[in-house]
Amino acid sequence: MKTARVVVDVPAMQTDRLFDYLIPPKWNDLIAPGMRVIVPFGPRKVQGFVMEISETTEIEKLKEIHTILDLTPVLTKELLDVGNWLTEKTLSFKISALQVMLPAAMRAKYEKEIRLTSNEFLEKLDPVISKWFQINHVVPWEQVEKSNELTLFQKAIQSGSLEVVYKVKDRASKKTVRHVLPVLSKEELMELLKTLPSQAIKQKETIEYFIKKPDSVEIKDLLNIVNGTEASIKTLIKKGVLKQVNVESYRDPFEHHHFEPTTPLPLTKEQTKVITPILQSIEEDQHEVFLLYGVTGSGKTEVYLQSIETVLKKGQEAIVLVPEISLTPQMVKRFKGRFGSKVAVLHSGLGTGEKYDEWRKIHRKEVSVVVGARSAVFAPFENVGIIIIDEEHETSYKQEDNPRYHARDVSIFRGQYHNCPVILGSATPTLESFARTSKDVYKLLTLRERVNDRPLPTVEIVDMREELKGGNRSMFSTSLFEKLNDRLEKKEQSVLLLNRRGYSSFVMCRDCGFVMNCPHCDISLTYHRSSQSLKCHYCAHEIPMLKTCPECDSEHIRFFGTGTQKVEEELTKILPQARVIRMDVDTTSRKGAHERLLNDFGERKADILLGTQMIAKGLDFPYVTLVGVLAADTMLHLPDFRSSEKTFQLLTQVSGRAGRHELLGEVVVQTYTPEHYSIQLASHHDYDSFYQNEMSIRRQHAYPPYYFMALLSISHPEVLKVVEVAEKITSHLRNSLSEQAIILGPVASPIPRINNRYRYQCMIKYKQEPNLTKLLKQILTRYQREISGKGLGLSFDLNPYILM
DNA sequence: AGCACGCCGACT
DNA sequence: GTCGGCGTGCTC
Repeated sequence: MKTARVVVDVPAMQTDRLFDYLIPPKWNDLIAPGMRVIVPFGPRKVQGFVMEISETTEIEKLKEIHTILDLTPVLTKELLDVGNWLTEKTLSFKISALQVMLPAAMRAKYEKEIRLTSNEFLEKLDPVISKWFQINHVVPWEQVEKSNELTLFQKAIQSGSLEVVYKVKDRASKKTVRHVLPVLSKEELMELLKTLPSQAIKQKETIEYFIKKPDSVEIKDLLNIVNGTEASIKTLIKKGVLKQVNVESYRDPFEHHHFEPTTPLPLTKEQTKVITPILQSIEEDQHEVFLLYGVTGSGKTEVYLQSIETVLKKGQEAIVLVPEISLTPQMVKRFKGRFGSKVAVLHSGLGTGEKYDEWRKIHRKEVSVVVGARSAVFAPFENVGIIIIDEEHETSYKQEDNPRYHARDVSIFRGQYHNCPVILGSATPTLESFARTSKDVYKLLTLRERVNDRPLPTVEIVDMREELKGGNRSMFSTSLFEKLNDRLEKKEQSVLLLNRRGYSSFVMCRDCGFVMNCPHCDISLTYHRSSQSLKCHYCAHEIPMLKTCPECDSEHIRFFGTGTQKVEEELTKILPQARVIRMDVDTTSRKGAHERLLNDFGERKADILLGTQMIAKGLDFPYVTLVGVLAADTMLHLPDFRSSEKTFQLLTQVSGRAGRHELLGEVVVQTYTPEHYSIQLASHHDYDSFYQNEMSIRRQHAYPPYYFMALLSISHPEVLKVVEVAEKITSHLRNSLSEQAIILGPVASPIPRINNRYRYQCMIKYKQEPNLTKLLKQILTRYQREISGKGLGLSFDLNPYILM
């Protein structure tokens, strides 16, 4: 008897294994690994993934598979392997590793209902609940739960009058458009034309259309052609002349976009040198990881495009990862312009349905290039010829919840599987990647020159302490103000970056120093101007803005920190004639708002673009000649060993936004710590020195890339319990790991409480611990009971990016 | 995660 | 004597 081994959609430690199910004989030839199924699991039904088909089983009382959800596997053999590997690497549940590879629309939705078993029982029911079933014989469980008659329902269920129904719903909805087509032949239509009453003009026109073109046509288009209304078509359908059919179609997120076709540009000498080994690796089906280190404006994208072209010519497919690409419509334009409809785009700005549609295009091989954010690395191609990660240093490639994977690692895994090259591109590579080139694990390819020989912009560092001493208390230094003014006069554009990370606008009393904290999380509340309220960024707790200080009743309670709104206000004060576009969460939350703002700026409808991090990436506007960084060092002081690296990357990236075309660019960096090496070296565009400097610091403090890291987080509603468990685990680790491993902690997390749960953490730095995953799994098993029952939280992040 | 089963305290 | 609390263990 054929059985299927299934991973069920129950993310818990005890169910994190395969369950065997009988395959009903009618599906014997249909079923295959990688398909989604619905299976009975205990009293309910759940979604699951078929991992293997087997002829044998050790289980005696097998249940049958209830439904097959797919006709072709949604996960290829390779992706199932990727899933297993992810499970192992990130210590996540199998089900989570599988689900993360598919668009959200394919995840099941569960519904529980109470149903009247049969009409005859309606009278037997207690009158209190029988009225529930008078009209509808089915009632959603949520309503039952809310009612106060739970016991009555229970009794009715026991007696058999009512039953519990478990439903598994696919939320994937395929968009359909309505088409009509003629049922009659051409001759019959012509005959009909004669018999129509003379006032039925629209019907006549419609029939004439079909005589000329007897194919199915979208109703919307037909109405446009005959300039009619649906009424005429409805009558024709009623008369049996036409037939309506619903045709499956794709939602097209780029429906109203036109992409100018582009052709390959001639490569510079340097670009040619760089692309040669890549092409060779493609031709020879050799897996290799290349680090393409190229200064901003050195033409990395053209190298990508031409490499992809070679891959497509070979009949293979390409995956391109870009950071959060809704932010860089310009990037999409370049790919769509070169490869047209062969490109699918997967980015966070798309709705669930749109993502599902793009995914299906990939799955059906209707496209051969996918451009997308992190999760696009799981594109279900089967003949991948190249994987490209642009802006390799971006932290958004690391997923921060389970499974905590890094897209770079997945890319390399898939690259090995497909024997194809993986390209990591960046102007500021991570130290990890750059270090690997010196060990020859990755091949280094360098682009030192900018394409049109534009010099890199000059960078001026302004010491804001001096400005303050000189009596300038505004957030604009004299120099920046003068330069902004100068650009206004010259009708050139400026970009202002407010680095807000680690710089929230908290509320403080100026008289007693009281800071308003979240009552559930030990973190200050953030002021939101639009809603006049204070919000917690961790648990969404919200209170109205305070009028007086709760401690001392003073009215001098104000928010501190600088928001983009505040900068905008001050900007309009000092430069009233300037037209400013502000880009932050508030102005870009609406769909498409981001792109519209950028378009406006590109069309020079504004002089100054003011924004947060989101404007640092990939923007390319010819008239931008000035970039101002308002506070360069705000993230330098975060409790994160990568803060210098992040600062250097950010400054280098924004500097690259100025003077990309004919006009020369200039950058002003305002800071309170001008002497810091990451600011100094970024201002000289000196990555190499930064690398050397930072590496020696990393070595001194035993940080990556010299050591691997693992972060264990322990949380519980009671402090004492957290401390107890944290200490036990830490000492267990100290006893079990090798002498070389450095185990720090346990200490309270930088945010010691979130949602009324106290948080402790323990950090492991290690070089080689082959037993680490095994050990961590043991720890999980040991505390399993307390995790599922007693509110204990344990999470492990191997190679963490956020240390809070 | 859900859900059933089962073993002890406060009620008709 | 029963209803119902939630601890324990299972789901192919």
